[in-house]
Amino acid sequence: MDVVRARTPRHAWIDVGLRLLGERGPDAVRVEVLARELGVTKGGFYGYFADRPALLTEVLDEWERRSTTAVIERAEHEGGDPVTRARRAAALTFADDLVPIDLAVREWARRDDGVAARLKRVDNQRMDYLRTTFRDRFPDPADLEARCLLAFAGAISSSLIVAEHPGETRAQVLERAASLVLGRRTLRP
Amino acid sequence: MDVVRARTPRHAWIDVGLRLLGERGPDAVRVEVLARELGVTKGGFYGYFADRPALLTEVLDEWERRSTTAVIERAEHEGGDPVTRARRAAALTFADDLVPIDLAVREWARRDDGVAARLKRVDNQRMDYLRTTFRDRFPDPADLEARCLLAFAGAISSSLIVAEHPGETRAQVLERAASLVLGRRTLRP
DNA sequence: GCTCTGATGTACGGCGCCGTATAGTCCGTG
DNA sequence: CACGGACTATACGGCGCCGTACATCAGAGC
Repeated sequence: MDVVRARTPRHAWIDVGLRLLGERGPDAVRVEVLARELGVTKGGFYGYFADRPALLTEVLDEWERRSTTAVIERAEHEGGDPVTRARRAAALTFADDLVPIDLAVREWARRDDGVAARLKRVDNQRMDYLRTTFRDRFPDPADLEARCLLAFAGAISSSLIVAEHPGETRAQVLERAASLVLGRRTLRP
Repeated sequence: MDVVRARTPRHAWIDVGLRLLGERGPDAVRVEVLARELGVTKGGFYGYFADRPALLTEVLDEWERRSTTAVIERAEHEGGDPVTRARRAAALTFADDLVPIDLAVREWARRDDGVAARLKRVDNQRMDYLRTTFRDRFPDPADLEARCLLAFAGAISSSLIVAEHPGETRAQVLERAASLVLGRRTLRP
């Protein structure tokens, strides 16, 4: 049978790799470090993975799956109208455990073409989701595109920009920004 | 005298450190790598710097200076009205050579409190500049804050988000986003 | 030209990590 | 209970980097 009898199954290595990637970046995902984190020596590692790059590939696979397939499945599963589902997708996408990994991958992509290609796939899928959601709210395609990019940018940057807002919390500013970008308003010059 | 007779003066190490930081992240700023880049052995390095952390500190000092003092000085130097000067400051801030370093520092700040504190200083200064520039255009403070954050977020994220825009270039989308966020418009619900 | 001084080259020990080889351990199965 | 296969521990050689100690070199000033 395929019953997992291993003390440290394959996915355990990937899970810890994912966590380390988010916390300390790709350079910190090292075999012996993972082993220590798992309370094990690296003995078993090379039974599952050919080498360190092979692990990194699978870590990225898992990130891509969690960021796309898994999110959409869970978002669609509970039903609701499109906006409700998209809202759920956004909440899942920017869940606390995924954001650090997302940022690490984004930085990694700057210097690795393979990672950049993956990120492009994921970002395209996310933008598609945004477009679909707000298409009827903003019928002009160029306007829609700008608003979706701004929404995406705001969501990502809220974890990156560390500036303070005198007299307000970041959440308040973000709420106002969201209604600016996605609120149903008619602009009159 | 203080005449620089050195083949590889102090600032050369810092410059290469800055470049490597932007290209490959803080982990890649290693003494022997810098030496190779400079066509020199690490012999002279330890005459200037106590150790690797000391170099990293000075690299960050230099980044902070270039990102704040130097930008503002150059932006103010050529005069013009406030908006013109702010526009120049933005162009200098997001100059091609500074953006990669900015992104690397932003990622670094996620796992190093000292770096995070520096970044907060820099980001606060940038947001102040934005607020000052657009204060008369958007008199409501909360509205102003949201728009400045969005502008900042858009500028940063344009280097981070790799999604494609069917039928448009990124520049076109950004232009439209900018006029959405900073265009002089009156919102009527 | 000589000397003195600071910059650079060279050599070393140490450390953390990679990937391999090999031996040991556990556990379901017959 | 012995077997076998999967998992794990241990030991090893290699590499790249750190920081130190010391040798060497090149130019400034005499």
